[in-house]
Amino acid sequence: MPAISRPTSKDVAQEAGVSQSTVSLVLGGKWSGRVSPATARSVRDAAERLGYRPNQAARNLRLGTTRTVLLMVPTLSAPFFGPVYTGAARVAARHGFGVVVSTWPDDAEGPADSPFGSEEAIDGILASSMPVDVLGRFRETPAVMLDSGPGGGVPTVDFGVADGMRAIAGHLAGLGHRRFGHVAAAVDQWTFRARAEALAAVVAGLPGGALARGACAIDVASAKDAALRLLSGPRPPTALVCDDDLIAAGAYKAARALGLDVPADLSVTGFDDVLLATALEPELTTVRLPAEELGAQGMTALLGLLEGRRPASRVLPGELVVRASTAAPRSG
Amino acid sequence: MPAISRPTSKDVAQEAGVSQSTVSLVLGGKWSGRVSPATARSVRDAAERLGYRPNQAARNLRLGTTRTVLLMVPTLSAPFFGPVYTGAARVAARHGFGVVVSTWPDDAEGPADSPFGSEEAIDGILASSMPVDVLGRFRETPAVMLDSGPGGGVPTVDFGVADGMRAIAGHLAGLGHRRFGHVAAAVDQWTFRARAEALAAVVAGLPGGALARGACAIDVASAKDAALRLLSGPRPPTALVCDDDLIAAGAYKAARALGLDVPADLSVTGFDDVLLATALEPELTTVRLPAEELGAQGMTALLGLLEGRRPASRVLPGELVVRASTAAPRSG
DNA sequence: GATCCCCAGTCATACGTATTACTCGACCCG
DNA sequence: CGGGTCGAGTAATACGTATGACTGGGGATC
Repeated sequence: MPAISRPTSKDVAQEAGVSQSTVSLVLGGKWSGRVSPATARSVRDAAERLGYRPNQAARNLRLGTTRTVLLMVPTLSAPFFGPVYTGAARVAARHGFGVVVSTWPDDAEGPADSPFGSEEAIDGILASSMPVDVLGRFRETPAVMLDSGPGGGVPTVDFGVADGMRAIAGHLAGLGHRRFGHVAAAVDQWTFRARAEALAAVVAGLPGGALARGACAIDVASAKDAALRLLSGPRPPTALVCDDDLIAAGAYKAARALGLDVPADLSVTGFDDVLLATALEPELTTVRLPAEELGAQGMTALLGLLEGRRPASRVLPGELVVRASTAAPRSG
Repeated sequence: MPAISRPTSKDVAQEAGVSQSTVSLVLGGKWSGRVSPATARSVRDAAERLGYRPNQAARNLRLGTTRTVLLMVPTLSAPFFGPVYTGAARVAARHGFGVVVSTWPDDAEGPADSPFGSEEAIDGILASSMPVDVLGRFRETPAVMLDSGPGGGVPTVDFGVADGMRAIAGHLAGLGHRRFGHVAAAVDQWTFRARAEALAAVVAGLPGGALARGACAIDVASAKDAALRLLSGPRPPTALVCDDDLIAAGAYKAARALGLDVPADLSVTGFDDVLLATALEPELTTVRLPAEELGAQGMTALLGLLEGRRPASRVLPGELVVRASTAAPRSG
């Protein structure tokens, strides 16, 4: 029970000795030629004095818009999505929009479980790293998909993960590697399928190329197990290509457990370039994905969509970052 | 220009052949003894058929509540705050509340820069890791502070960081360490002041105890520099106590640069127990802070506050997690 | 001096919902 | 058979804002 209720535009009107309409005109900035500068000033003073803040609910109702956008991500606990939010929020704020986050893990059934139920006050949706079909339930709402691959009709912003993976594979091949192990994230997302396909294509085109695949969850322990399996065969790979920086950390642990030195005995690569990549020792060769830029570009596209434009889908290139975890294989 | 407008309760009323009031009564669940079951069913059917969703803005205006809470954190790019959000959102969803995130870095001047300007549609504020005085501007709004120390009158939920730090210091002292280096986060937050004071108190009470302090930003490179400075003195510390797991990663790098083995030549401890702690080699001895629980407890308190209760402030204990980065000092 | 126009505002209304106060018919009871 | 009661639903209203339609008065124009 909030005993104290905030002042309304009517209160401001009374304080300034004008009508509510005038207050609304002045504070809305639409008063050029309709209200005298003196009156405008006195209205603004009154508003200031009372600490007036327009009631958003009333404004939304009147305008039929909420100036709020929903950002849907699988989770905020993974280090990757924080920057996506940051980039999106920055662009949104510049246009007077707010951002609501909703996490929607793969295993949840739908909006009923998420805060989405109470979040219908939304102008558009920015969905990151989602299966395309989740948007089927929101056809009514303008949407842009991020990091989700070609979308069925909706504008998208994606990373050039295939190019990134080709860069990694090329880098390793150039160092002389031929036997690759792919420590692959067992997650049904477009980005991981694209990475796997690109790697397979490069290795297939390589004379004497061999590729083994070990699947794991995106956590250190699971990745370590998968890497151990890959490394314990008869002719083990000389390079482990990991789908993710965190997975690469697991590969490091596997190498250490087997007494292998990185990179002398085994090259390891990651993907994404999160903080972890430079915290590891040796520092990780990986592909930097501009996560913050993804959020920013996605929000730009969505705001364009809300204004009736039809934004073009975009692809943001990743950048190969060579650090200390890759070297020529020992046996030439 | 959304050409298609969503159906309203009036449309549902027409479809079902009743009045708008009846629709509202039925869908609001307040119809026991006021509407016949048959009519109620037909209303629900009509709503289903039209895909009716109540307009949140209108509802908010009418009820004077938004069922939305603002979570204010310094940044989402740090791995720590994702789980805080997750915990808060889980509890909120269970009560039909949504959560809006606003990042408010130390260096921003105020709400004008943040999405906050357009986010006045808020019932309460959950502010994490903030200087207490930022809430001065929102006295009107019910608030709970997280991880911010004793708050001036507002309910708080904090970690027992002092106890946590005492556990770390006690653990190291028990191993025989006497000369400590504190790699301290140069961030003006309550939690870091509390950590520093607790460590200093323990060392001061230790016969022959010595404590050197090196300040750094919360990133690997800066932490490495600070650790190097601490280790290059005449009688260097045998244990580095770091304010943060990420800082500990910097300490690892410093140790490696100097040819010191962790933990044989140098013990290192972290704080928080984020993912990184187990990704490092050797795995890090640290204090686990239940971040998700912080968000959950904070939200519980805030929702209580909104219902007129006066929730008690709480302290969540941290837990010492001993891993492989600490051992007895070499020179006994 | 009458007409027109424009400046500076105000009036009235609509947005979609929740809820209070009311109506109307049927049934029950004496 | 009349009055009371109850069940089932409706009419009316308020929440606070933004805006198109309107008004009144003071020049300017001829």
